[in-house]
Amino acid sequence: MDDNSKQPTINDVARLSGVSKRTVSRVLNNSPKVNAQTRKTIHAVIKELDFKPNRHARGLAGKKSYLVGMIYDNLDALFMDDTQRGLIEIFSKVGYELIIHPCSYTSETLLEDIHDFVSRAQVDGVVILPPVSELNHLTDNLQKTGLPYVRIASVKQDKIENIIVSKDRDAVFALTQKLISLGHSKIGFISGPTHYFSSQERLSGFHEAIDKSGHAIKAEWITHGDYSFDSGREAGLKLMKLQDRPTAIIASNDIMAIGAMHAVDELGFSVPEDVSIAGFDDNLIASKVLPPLTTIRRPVRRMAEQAAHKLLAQISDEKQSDAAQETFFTPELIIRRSTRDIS
Amino acid sequence: MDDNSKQPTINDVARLSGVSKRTVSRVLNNSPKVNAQTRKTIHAVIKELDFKPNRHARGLAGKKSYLVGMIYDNLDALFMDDTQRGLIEIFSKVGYELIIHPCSYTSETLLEDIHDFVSRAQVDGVVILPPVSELNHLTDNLQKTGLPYVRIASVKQDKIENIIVSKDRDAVFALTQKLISLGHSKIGFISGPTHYFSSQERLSGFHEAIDKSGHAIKAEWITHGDYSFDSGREAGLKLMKLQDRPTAIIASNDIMAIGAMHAVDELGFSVPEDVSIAGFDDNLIASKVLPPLTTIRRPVRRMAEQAAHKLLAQISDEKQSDAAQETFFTPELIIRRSTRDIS
DNA sequence: AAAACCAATGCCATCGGTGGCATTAATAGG
DNA sequence: CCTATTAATGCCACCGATGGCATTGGTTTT
Repeated sequence: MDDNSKQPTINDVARLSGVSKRTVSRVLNNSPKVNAQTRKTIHAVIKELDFKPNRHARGLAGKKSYLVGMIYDNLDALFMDDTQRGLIEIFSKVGYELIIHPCSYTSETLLEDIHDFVSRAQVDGVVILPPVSELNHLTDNLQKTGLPYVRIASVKQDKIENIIVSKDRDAVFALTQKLISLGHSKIGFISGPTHYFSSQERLSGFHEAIDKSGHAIKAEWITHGDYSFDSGREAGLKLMKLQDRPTAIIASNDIMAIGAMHAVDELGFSVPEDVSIAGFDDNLIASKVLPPLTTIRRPVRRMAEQAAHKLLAQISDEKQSDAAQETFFTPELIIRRSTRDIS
Repeated sequence: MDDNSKQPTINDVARLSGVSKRTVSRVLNNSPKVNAQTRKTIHAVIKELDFKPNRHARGLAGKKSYLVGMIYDNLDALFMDDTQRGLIEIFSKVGYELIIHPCSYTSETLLEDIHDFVSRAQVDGVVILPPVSELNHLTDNLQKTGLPYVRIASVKQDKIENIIVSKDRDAVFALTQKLISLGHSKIGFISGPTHYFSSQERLSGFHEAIDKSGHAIKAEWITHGDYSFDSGREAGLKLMKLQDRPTAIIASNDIMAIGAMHAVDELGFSVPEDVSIAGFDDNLIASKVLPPLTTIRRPVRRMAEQAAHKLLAQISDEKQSDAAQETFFTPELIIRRSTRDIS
């Protein structure tokens, strides 16, 4: 009834190819020391039998498990999804599988939790997403165990082979300059949690642009939220109730920006007539709110693919130098109708 | 420098416990034939050494890989994310890891693609998300190979141990009845792709409620989209431009509902004054649009956890009957301000 | 008291690959 | 023509668990 023929093994391939299994193994691992003709024959037999090397046997005998982990505490399901797809795109091509490990950034047992994960799952390496990727004591720990890793972050704080960085600061700098060029000089900012580097970077970009422009910013225009809708709304209320209120507001993520839009609406003002609003992420929602939100989009997919390449480069000794190793990625400005020219 | 002590093996545990490794193996696999005292000692040593059985060795010697797959083509990152977390919550407790496999529902090579995945990754079973879960030829295929699977779907079309169903039809039925009770008799519907069971089910629920109410529905009030924002907008435009237009519109998902809201806005009408609108999913966006969207929420997390239990029940011979096996889940009505009473 | 049984445990082969080293064949050097 | 060198390949141990069967010691049956 069922597929009565078991999965073919390397022995089957060897027999049918008329060589020893050691030679087949060499072919599987792209060892250079195999005759071209032999290699061809073996490849043909492999295809013929639809032979797939047994992952467990390889893992046992060799050192690799052909499994990689993705560690995240996603605040943003879309970012996570895009990243997953980007990683898998690359990994699956070379026979690696992705094991995901959600965790809690704020958990006290995070380190043990992750350590547990890597030793249980026996992954060959891990890709770490923000904000977990910002935890230096985590990566110090990984380094001690010698586990290859790549972190995706918003600031370079590690060796080049271990990091992919999104230049959030530059992006917010550009966005702020853009608003200034539209005639805004009183710009408010809704920052994210202060302990996230990403938040700090975004805020720095804002400050830099303001400083460079020579405009003065009131302390009360800088507020803090926690990346949630409600915190954005509250910050928005606070800003719009000020005596001397800003003509534009930049939020550190889209969700807070939309919260602020709601606040504006509640107070009887409207966007962008009374105040321009911009966010960060280009969340699915951003283009669907009214008015559509001006925001910043990171090349998430490409970043993930590059992260995969970097991790593979660490894992396999073979050079795959073909993929030019990019490290820095500059997000793109997406101008929509939530911001307007008031000059 | 590095952790010079290798990972402990079963032999280390055996030696320190003063037993053979076969006995340790028995403890690891919860074999009943072990003296309570011996078991206790071994557990202590395992803990002491922080011993983790080598997944590859187990996979090679035994039949299980302790790896499960999740197959999806997510239309909805949030649904996917919630499901992932629900699955991992359960699987990680019993030492299983989750490998994800995104794929394209419409791909011609989907079957091969998935077959390839399971044989390469050597998973012990898979959980399949909609709409891929609706493909009967896929599951027929899996059944032939004997691979355990659980599908998450919106209609029961498989053996009870292989399926988790969300009663979308009942939910839309209830939503429609609710609108009728609010005085709506002219209700429009924006359906999803007709080849998805979920779409069909939702539309059926609508029809059933209408039929039961005795109201008549014009054919032109039933439109079709493809779950995208734009298709929702277009359907909305079409409905609102009708001579005899509906006073309420139900969309088969939130994204289309929000598209329809935009259409209403574009035509100078407003929600819910001129027309009530409801969606399906309780997408993150649903509560953040203006006005907040009335919608339907599936217990995604619980469904996923139950799917994990069902899969484990198939994989391991041991009964884990403790988890009462639920199969049917009824979504919840979330009434917000996008719908109003016109009676 | 011998036979039969059972619980608890041990011994050793085995799973399907890879690694190290030996071997063979072919080519180059003297 | 014989030896050194290199390319291609084979042999066999080994990775760390589990499975089948054997063994041990103690208890029950007859």
